[in-house]
Amino acid sequence: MSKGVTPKSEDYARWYTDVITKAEMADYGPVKGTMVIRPYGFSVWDSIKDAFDSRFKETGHVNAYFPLFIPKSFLSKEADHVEGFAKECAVVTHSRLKSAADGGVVVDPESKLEEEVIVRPTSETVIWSMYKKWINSYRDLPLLINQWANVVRWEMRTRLFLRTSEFLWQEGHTAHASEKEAVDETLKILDIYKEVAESVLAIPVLTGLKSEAERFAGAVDTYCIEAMMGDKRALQAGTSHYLGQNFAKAFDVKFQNENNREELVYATSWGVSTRLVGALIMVHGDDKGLRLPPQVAPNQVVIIPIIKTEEDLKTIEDYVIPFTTALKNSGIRFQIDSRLKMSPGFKFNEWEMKGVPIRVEVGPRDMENKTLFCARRDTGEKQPIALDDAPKKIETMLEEIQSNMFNQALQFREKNTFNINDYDAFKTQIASGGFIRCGWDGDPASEAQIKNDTKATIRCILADGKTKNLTCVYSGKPAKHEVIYAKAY
RNA sequence: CGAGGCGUAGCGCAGUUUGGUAGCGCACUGCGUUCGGGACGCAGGGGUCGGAGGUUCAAAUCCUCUCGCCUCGACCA
Repeated sequence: MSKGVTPKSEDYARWYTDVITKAEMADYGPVKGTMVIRPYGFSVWDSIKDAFDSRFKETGHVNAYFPLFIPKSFLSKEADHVEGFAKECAVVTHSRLKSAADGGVVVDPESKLEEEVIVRPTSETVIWSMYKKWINSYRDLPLLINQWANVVRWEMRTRLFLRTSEFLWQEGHTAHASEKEAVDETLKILDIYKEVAESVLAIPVLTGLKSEAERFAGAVDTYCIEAMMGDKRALQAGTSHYLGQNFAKAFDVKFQNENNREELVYATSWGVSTRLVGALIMVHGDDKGLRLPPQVAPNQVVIIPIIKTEEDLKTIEDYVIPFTTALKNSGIRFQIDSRLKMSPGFKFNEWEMKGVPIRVEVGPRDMENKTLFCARRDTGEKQPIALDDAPKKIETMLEEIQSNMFNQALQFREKNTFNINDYDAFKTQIASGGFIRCGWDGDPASEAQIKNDTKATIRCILADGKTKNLTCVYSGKPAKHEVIYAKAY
């Protein structure tokens, strides 16, 4: 293994996989397209998960678990839904293997299943088949269920965290008595997504509606949070769907309202996935490796003793006890890297690769001066701090790093977002990347033509878009929406 | 499925043209010296050269077949 990572500027895709493997976030699984999330990466995912989970619970949602296997027939109940997922489903056709003549194993043809089952690519269908049993009256509504699970989508092209055959996510599935309530729910979740992305992951996101072409298969409206990655491409970081009565119709889920009349249930579904870990890497990482926002960093502080012998280590450990005790009391996650065989320089580089927000060096010089030597991962700034103030300073610094990383990402996005209303200028700009904010006449044909010409798609129809005096960048007709166009992952 | 490329130690590669004891760097193990930005020395361990068949005194190297992977397209987002 070579020392550093491929520079971002040289080959962004290689930089990305280098960072992931060298920071020990993840590794390739034995089956093509699969990924092993290693402990360090999983710890980041755990933090992300906790941030969402607590907010879901605060807003009245409960967790449950639905089966991995779905009857094949379920997928055909909603026409758009099948269209969207049928081509990437893993199908279980047999239940047994048997020994083969060559010493290996083969599928036992006698174990062929009567009814084949699919491995869930998403759970709307199983969940709605159950909701049919559980919902009878308006008193059973709203039903606000979330599940944390794995799903399988048999993609041809995969990339660690961004698109893998199997991934982890949360999927919320709610049922409501009225359209308004369901739409409100859809937007409430969108808000949570934005809040967590920005305040926890330090990733600025745009929110808005998807165009029909980009909409979730089976949804009436798909809302999204959309982020700009370090190569100026867009990544859909989360989606919240208003499903209308589509799934209620498909699974015949009706309730009796207060007037004793039967009505179809209104639905939402929403999800974020381990893809967010990929976003975190691409938004914040640099040529030294990962940069993790303090809120999701497995270690917020790493302490590196500068030592010659095992006795030196003991002395330093004693010296930092007041400091580490204070960190512990304020709930700051830290680690003392006391490995004797590695040189300090090696450790500096390793922890920088792993994105630890603050490195604290402690050596003889510090003990003499009653200081600690402190280095920030986000800015590279280094300074000695007095041992007595250290815990407070560190706490403040972590907050600064968190907001600084958000601001850096925001500035990057702003700098690479362009208001354009001329199609030639559009094409030139798209070729060199970035987000383009422009008018759209609302015609799927103009969207399709732009995609064909440039590979750019509408990332979102801006919720706060202004269409006054705005014309469609393609047709020149009056714009129906203000949208963001970009090339996406 | 189309076009190109690659399979040799955990990883990255050389060796194949012209057949002759399977190598290098990193990683790993042990000992010693180092330690405030990727330390160094010495000594080690690890391979049926993707697989099968053939040619030959002799095959990583030549021939035939086969399997797998990667990149670009197609597909997907």
